[in-house]
Parts: sequence; structure tokens; C-alpha cells
Amino acid sequence: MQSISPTPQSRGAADLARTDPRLPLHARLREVIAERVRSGEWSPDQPLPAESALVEYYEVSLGTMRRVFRDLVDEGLLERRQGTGTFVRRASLDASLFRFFRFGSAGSGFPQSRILSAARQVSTPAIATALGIGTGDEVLHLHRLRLYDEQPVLVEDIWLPLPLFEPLERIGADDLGDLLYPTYERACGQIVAAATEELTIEAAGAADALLLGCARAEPVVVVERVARSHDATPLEYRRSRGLAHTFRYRIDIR
Amino acid sequence: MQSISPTPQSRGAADLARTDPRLPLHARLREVIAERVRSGEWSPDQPLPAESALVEYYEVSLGTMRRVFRDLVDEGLLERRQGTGTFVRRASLDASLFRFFRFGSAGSGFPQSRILSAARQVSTPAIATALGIGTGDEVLHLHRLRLYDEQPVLVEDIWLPLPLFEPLERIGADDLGDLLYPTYERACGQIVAAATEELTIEAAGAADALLLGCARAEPVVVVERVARSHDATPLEYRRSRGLAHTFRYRIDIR
DNA sequence: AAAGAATAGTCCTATGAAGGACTAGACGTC
DNA sequence: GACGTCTAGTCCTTCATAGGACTATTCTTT
Repeated sequence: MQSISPTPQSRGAADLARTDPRLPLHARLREVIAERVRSGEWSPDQPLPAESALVEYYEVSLGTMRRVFRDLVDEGLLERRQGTGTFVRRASLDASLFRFFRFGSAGSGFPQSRILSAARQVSTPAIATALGIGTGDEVLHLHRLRLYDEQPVLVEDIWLPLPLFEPLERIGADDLGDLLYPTYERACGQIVAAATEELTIEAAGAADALLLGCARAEPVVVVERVARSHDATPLEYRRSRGLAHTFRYRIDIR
Repeated sequence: MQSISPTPQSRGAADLARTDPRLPLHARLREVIAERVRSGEWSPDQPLPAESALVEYYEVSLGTMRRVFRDLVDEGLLERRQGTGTFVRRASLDASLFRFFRFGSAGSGFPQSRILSAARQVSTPAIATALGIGTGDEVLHLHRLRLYDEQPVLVEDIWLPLPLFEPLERIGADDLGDLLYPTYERACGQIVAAATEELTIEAAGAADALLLGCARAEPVVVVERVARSHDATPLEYRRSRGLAHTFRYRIDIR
């Protein structure tokens, strides 16, 4: 007599069976889906399969499936549009540095960015730590000035790990555009999904003082950012400096 | 023949009927419950009625009720403990200012606070705006120094609207304790549920320089906080200053 | 008294089913 | 071509039901 097959019927149920059975089903399914998202299986322009399709594939109820999606939306991994579909979330952090600084003519002005230099460089320990690579590994270094209404506002150094961002070298510095993150995605297929920022206050160095048009040793706010992909790989290390007296940051707690 | 009563059966359903019927049921019920929480109907120590009881009272399904609770937990209004109950959330922001500043000996040291003065004062326009009262209305003003390992770290001015916080005047300045928010609750029945903070950078004034032990005009970080109750009434306006070179703030985006 | 077992009350997980709301594209009419 | 209508496909709402997990208390036993 042949033994009844103990294996699940669908491919999806098999994937689920591999997760920790002590966890609730929705938590297990969440990890399975999150893993597929992080692996880059779906681009931000293609919708994920419909919830009804996934319900069949994983053999769970609609309620469970929707719970999973809601958690992943809260987590910032996905976004849903009624009538349209479920999409991998594409972050929009590029202009966000400006939220730290205030300017004379709010609204009327326009932001601009000027690449001052772009060159290969050997990574220092600080850069290597931030990007999770080895000290001495080659990185791409961009030096950039950001303006608002023709006024210099931010000085930025940007470091990018190198095999990954090689395509950028073939783009002229003038063609990188004002927004870098869409360029990363277009040229290198890298999607920035999250970032950590650290704010400190220092005295302006000679070079920065010149660019920002202030006295030496004037206080500047330093924003250090590490941007990451969905799977938490560091993609970019950025150090931005702006005049302290234009700094203003607002935060709502709970 | 008597007309069949068109009114809902339960008191809860009647409350629901008064909300905007174009909204989904869970959104309407959320507002009804949020209003009851904000009105102070339940203290943070008493559990709300069980979800099963509310399901009967409002004549909705368990799924809808749980959706409402989940939204309110996400909003920071409630917290739930399995097996125990659902409670109004009590915020714990008091020590949080320290998260903006770093210190030499992390961990080992202990925070301390010293009230320098406590007195009635007539509110300036800035104070009145922050607290949503009239310019010239009386407020209670606390001047406070916060230390870490005996080292002065923060200078604080705190203003409290006055009929409300009168009980504090009867407490000796020395008995206010290191943590003010629990004292607000105990003495005045006011629960701090949320806050807005704004960070800017200024030059130290003479008095602050003396207290912080730094040179005049040295850069300081100013944290302006407006703390609010669940129903968004401003409870406290606070202006804290700390040395800029000890400042470090970390933020995770998405 | 102390340790363990039963219990009542709470929130949590999961399913199945029915219908509604919203969007984008195809189609036809004017 | 411009404008509506239709339609298939998506996510969204709501209900009813069943059982499990967790906590605090009471009761029993030792």
C-alpha cells in the first residue's frame, strides 16, 4: 500500500513549511513574502500578484493574506493602490535633506545641484565601516554643492561602493541630474529603500567655509547618511554640511 | 398600526449613527472610541471594556472591532496586553531629551535634575502661542538644570498654563522629583500623550554659558518642546539648551 | 504556609463567504 | 478625435464562527 504523500500540495505551501512552525501563520508568511521582495523579484513598476492569486498559491485565507500585506505596508516595504495593485515601495528621500534647513524665500525658490568632482578613491576606515566594505577598497566619490535660489546651502561628499556603481562613471558629471536616487535605479538597478541619518555639529573647515560663504570655524550641521537597499545592503554613504543658523528640525513624538 | 422604531437598538449603535455615514464603519467607530479615550473616560490604569463587550455594545463584528483597536494602537492612543486588557497609553518622554546628547561615560552615570527657581509669570507672546492661551495670562515658570554624572548638561525653562497646574505650587521645588511627567499626572491629573519638538542652533547667552560652563556665544542646541494631552491640549512649553559639541541625533527613515 | 491545578477573563489567530469601491483599458457612439 | 459606457481586474469592507494563547486569580492539595 502506498503511503499518502506528506508533502504540501502547492509550491507556496512548501515554502511556508520551511519556516518556524512555532510562529503564527501570518508571521511566517510575512517573512516568506518579505524575502521575495528583498530578493528583487518584483520591480517597483510591476505589481505583485493579486492577493487572490497569492491566497490560492499559499493556501491561506484572505484575512491572513491581508494581515501580511498590512504589516509589510506598515514596515515600509510595500504600498497598495486600490483598484491597481500592490507594489514594492520606492523611497523618495532625495530632497529630504532640505527638510533640515530653512531658507529666506520659502516656496518661491528652486533647488539645484552642481557636481564639483567625481573620481575613484580608496576608502578610508570611516567610509569602509559605513559601507560595510574593506578599508582600501575602491569607491566612487562625488563632491557636490546644493543650492537654493542660486544660494549655496549644502556641501556634500558622497561615496558609493565600486563594482556596483561603475555605470555612473560612464555618465558625465553634468548628466547625473539633480536627483541621484532615480539615477542609481536607472543606471545601476539599485533601489534605495531606507536610510539612517546622524546629525552632529562641527566647526566649518576652510574648504567648506569658502563654498558656503561663511567664516572659518562657524558652526555647521553635519548630516551623515547611510542609505540601504531593501535587503539592508549599504548603497551610499553621504556627508552633508549646512550652516547651523539655517538649521531647523521638527519632530513629532507619538 | 404602530410604526416600527427606526432607531438603533443599543446606545452604542446610536453613537455610531451620528458619524459621517460615507466613511467605512471601522473609521467611524475609531472616531467614536478615540473621542471616549480623549475625554478621559478611562484612566491608564483601568482597562477598557473587553473587545467582546464592545462588539455587543456597538453591534459590530469582532473583525471590525479589532481593526479599530489596531488602528488606535498604531496611532499611539492605546496599548493592548494579551490576557490582560486594553489600556490608554501613557507616554514616557521624560528622559527622552537625553537621547539628543552624548556624554563621556555612557551607561555608568546617572541623570539628575535641580530646580533653580519656580515662580508665577505673565506669559509672553511666544509662550502664549505655544500653549494656546492669551498673551498676559499667568503661567508657572520652572527654571531647571539637568546634570549627568554631576556635570551640567542641559538648561531648561518650562512654562505651564496656570489654573491647570496650580497644585504644583503647593509642592516644594525640591519635591518635584527628577521626572516631571509622572508628577503632572499625580498632582494635576494631566497625562502627557504626545509632543512636538523643534531643534535649532543658537549662540549661548551669558546666563546659560555660566550654567553650562562654556564660553559666551558658544553654539548651543535648542530643543523647543510642546507637550500635549490626548485631546491635543498643550500642557507644557519647554525650552532646553545643551552644548552643541555634545549633540548627536540619530534617525531611521523608513 | 507553599506549591500546584483549575478557571474565568482577556486578547490573538485563522477560516469562509459575500458584496462593494476603485482603476485602467477596451469599446462604441457622436 | 472626443466623449461616454462597459467590463475585467484590483484592493477594501463587513460579517459569522471556531478555537487557541496568555494572565491573574481562586481553589486545592500537600
